[in-house]
Amino acid sequence: MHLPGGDLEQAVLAALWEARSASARDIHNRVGREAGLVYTTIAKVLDRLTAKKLVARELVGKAFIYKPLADQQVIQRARLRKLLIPFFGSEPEQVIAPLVDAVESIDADLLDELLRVVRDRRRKRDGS
Amino acid sequence: MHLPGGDLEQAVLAALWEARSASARDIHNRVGREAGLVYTTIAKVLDRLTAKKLVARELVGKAFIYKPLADQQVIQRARLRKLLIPFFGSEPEQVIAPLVDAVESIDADLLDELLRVVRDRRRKRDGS
DNA sequence: CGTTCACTACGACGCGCGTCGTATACTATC
DNA sequence: GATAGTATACGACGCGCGTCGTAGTGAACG
Repeated sequence: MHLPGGDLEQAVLAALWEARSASARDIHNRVGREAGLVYTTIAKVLDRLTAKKLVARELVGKAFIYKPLADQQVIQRARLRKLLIPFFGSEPEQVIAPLVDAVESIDADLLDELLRVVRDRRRKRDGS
Repeated sequence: MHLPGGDLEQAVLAALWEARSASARDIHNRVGREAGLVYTTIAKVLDRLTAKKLVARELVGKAFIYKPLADQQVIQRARLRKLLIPFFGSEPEQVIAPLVDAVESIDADLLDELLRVVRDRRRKRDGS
């Protein structure tokens, strides 16, 4: 299974997940314009996502309407896994601290959510 | 500040962090050979890491000895931050679950360490 | 002294992705 | 029907990185 390989593909796919369905122009207005990108850049990215079977499109009137094909949770998990694996090479424990640091630096409130989710997972693991 | 941008650069730098000091051939034996890579590939990566000022080298005899310049914790945190930011776009809470999933899928025991570190960080945050 | 071996220097190629430009088709409007 | 606008198709370029090959340089050893 293909994954979105870059930040822009990621952002475009994320916008599609949020909108559930959108035209190329919609996506450009949502994520492209504020980033200073031209319309065709977004269209090209949607082309590539279509080629990767991550989104599907349907001709409505004269424009295509794009819809995400892959499940957000599944893709995000796979992508995070792929990105994180190289970090856990020699000393896995050594990586957890910087990871939590990074999350905290993005938004300190996420620590609460993180704690909640980890507790939940551990309960599930030990409970079953 | 430059960061290691790819998996091989990351792996080579990690090997240097572990060894504290090594020649190109050492690194090749540690991470290159088992990956089926040729010696010059590792040498080239060390070149690029040197250009990025992430490692320094010193001529000892006829070969260079490489040493990491940047602090592992700092680099790892920055790199993780850079990788994670695109994930926390619209719905940050939505990302924590896949993140924990990914960590768990790499090694379930890491959840314990994760819980420990998060508790520690929260205590620090609320305590101060 | 010539050959062999180990090391470095560096250019080259492919690929993925971001990025844009241009060509082409189609629609609407006067 | 000519023109302007909008949409798609698609080729092209740059850059970072993985990957290798080759040339050059010096040491060691017969």
